[in-house]
Amino acid sequence: MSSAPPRAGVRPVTIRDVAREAGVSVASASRSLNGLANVTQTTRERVLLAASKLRYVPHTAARALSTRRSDTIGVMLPDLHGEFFSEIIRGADLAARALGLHLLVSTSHGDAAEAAAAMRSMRGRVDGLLLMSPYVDEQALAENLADDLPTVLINTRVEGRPYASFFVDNHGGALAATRHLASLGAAVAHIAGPADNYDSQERLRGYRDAMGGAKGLVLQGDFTEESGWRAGQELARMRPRPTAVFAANDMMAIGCLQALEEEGVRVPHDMTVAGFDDIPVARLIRPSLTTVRISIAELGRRALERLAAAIAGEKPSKDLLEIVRTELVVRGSSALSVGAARTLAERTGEKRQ
Amino acid sequence: MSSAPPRAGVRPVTIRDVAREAGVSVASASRSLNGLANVTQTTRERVLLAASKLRYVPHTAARALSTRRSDTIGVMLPDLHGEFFSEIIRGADLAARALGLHLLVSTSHGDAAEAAAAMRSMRGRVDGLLLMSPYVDEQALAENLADDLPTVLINTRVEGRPYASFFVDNHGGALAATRHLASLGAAVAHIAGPADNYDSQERLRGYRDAMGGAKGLVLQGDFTEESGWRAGQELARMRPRPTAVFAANDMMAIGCLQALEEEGVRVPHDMTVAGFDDIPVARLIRPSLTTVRISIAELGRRALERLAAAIAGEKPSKDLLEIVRTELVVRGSSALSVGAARTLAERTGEKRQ
DNA sequence: CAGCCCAATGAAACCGGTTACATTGCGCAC
DNA sequence: GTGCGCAATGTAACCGGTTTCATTGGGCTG
Repeated sequence: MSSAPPRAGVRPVTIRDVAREAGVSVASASRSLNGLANVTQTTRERVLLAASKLRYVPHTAARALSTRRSDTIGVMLPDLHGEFFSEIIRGADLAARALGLHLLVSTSHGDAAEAAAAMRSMRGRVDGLLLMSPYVDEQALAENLADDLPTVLINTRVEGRPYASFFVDNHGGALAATRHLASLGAAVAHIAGPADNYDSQERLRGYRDAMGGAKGLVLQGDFTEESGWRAGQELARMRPRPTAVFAANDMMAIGCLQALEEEGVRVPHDMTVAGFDDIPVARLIRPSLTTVRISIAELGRRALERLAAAIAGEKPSKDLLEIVRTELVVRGSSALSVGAARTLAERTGEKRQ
Repeated sequence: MSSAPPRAGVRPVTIRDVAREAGVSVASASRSLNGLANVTQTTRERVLLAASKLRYVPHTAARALSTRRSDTIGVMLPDLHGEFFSEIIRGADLAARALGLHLLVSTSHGDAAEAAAAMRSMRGRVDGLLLMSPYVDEQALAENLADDLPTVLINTRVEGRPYASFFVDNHGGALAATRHLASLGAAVAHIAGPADNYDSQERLRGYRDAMGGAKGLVLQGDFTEESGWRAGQELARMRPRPTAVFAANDMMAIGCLQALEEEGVRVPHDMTVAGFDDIPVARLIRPSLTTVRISIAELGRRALERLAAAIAGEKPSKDLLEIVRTELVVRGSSALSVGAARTLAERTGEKRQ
């Protein structure tokens, strides 16, 4: 039993130090620490004792190098702004910690080239990739997907090799929302999102399909509150004025509501309004917003679990493509009868700050 | 010039493959790829050509092992729920990508033991740690802070060795908010956050100091909307009723507003309300919420930059402790005169979904 | 008691980079 | 023409784990 002091901070403690302290070989030390079967109880105990005595912590990079596993998942999002993306991360984190995995987050704010560089720099750093990039112009980065890196896509179209993908049922949700508004009265207008965004396109398609023969009216927006406000201004001044509007996301619907209020158009009396996403704000504003709910955190969780299964080598039992269902949530902005009482159940959640 | 095909997917391309392809040694290949000075222009070009031809991507774990640098920052938060934490991450990510660093996010949901394990598992994975844990019972994890790992704390008290820390000026903000409400009328009550939370304690202290001699009235909350709602119910039924209430965070203020509305107490006419944090929802609800603004994303950014400097070995020029200033934002919930017109400037921001 | 089998153990190779140190070779001064 | 200095290059050690494969030794059978 050596009596060499730990000398913390001078030289990091390695597995060889532990082995020496325990009086065994590094192989036995490694086996003991990793819980492999072929070591005696006594050996294991001595190694564990030595490890805790020296405050040994394995060096992750070294382990990753020899095992070719990092126990880390890369999460690549277009942005971190807004409630949508933070919810995705939250769901993914939930699943990751349950599986003992770490999360490396990365954004592809800039151009496709930057995104490609970010993806390349993930080699050897992550075991798999969760990728979301609804903008078509970023799709080029698919070429940089290493073909040996398990990947799961969220709302991202990639031509060529089929990846496991999760798609929100944008079309179905938009269909339901538009039909709901149409069933209450008549002329439904639409505030669309960016033209080069896949989600936008699908929601627009759902709107068009719900309108059937009717022509409809589409105003161009860009998913920002301000663009919704401008659309609201425009709508308020039209003659004849549409009696309902379906916005391609909640932030635009909120901007629109504000413009309508400013212009003296009463909601839901003069015009009904619906959005898409059901971000937490939707139920807090007045009138509360009718919208299409996506369980975003659950989407993140499911996608990560699917990825973990792929990494473990499981063949996907289900289809490669999974559709995430949506749900219409009717609230004050389209409730012509009741005042849409907010239930206590809705009030829970959102903790801290 | 060898003509061996890349054979992608079979065996990953290593730097030795690149060296062989370029007809140089691995040392020269490494030097060329890392932009070191001591290589000829021709050598560098041949290596770069070979690398792109073979689609070579360096293995991060291997590099990390030999350089003892991972170019990754660990970010440890108590939770990912809510706008506060997602904003911290956004700010940190902004700074990180500017510095070419990656972000490994981790939460310490559970008990201190779990948090400690999470921290240990970061050895060899990150170059530094951004740590936030306002709950005192998690403070025990400070013992698990590796003493060779650069660390920056956010709103976290740690006894013993002094770490670089960022503290939000909770006391000053609470003082300003309470004084503002008091200046409008009189009796200000307070809805406090969790008793074991450092932020709560400081905001309570600010409230008490603003009240000076006056006794005040403190209701216990836990930072959730629901606890704010319960406090609002209680307040509405008091005789005599306080004429103002300062909640320790925005979510509780929002719950309180809801309860007051239900009970027929008009805001700001019968009672004025203020919160803390200025989360994005605060300006969207009606009446819009008077609150104390913290630039959360900026806090994340500054903390990360400070950490990066510490990793680079820079001695902290300033104090180890930095105070993050707050700003009182007066809105409809305490505006007795004007209707608090929302400016267009306030409407920008929040993009996508 | 000899022989065999199998579990436990240890020595050393390996993962894929970086880098200290030795070596080569070129240009220039004398 | 020879010797010197220095830049470019190559060889091999190293980072800290895991894992293959050889070796040891104890328990059991015949």
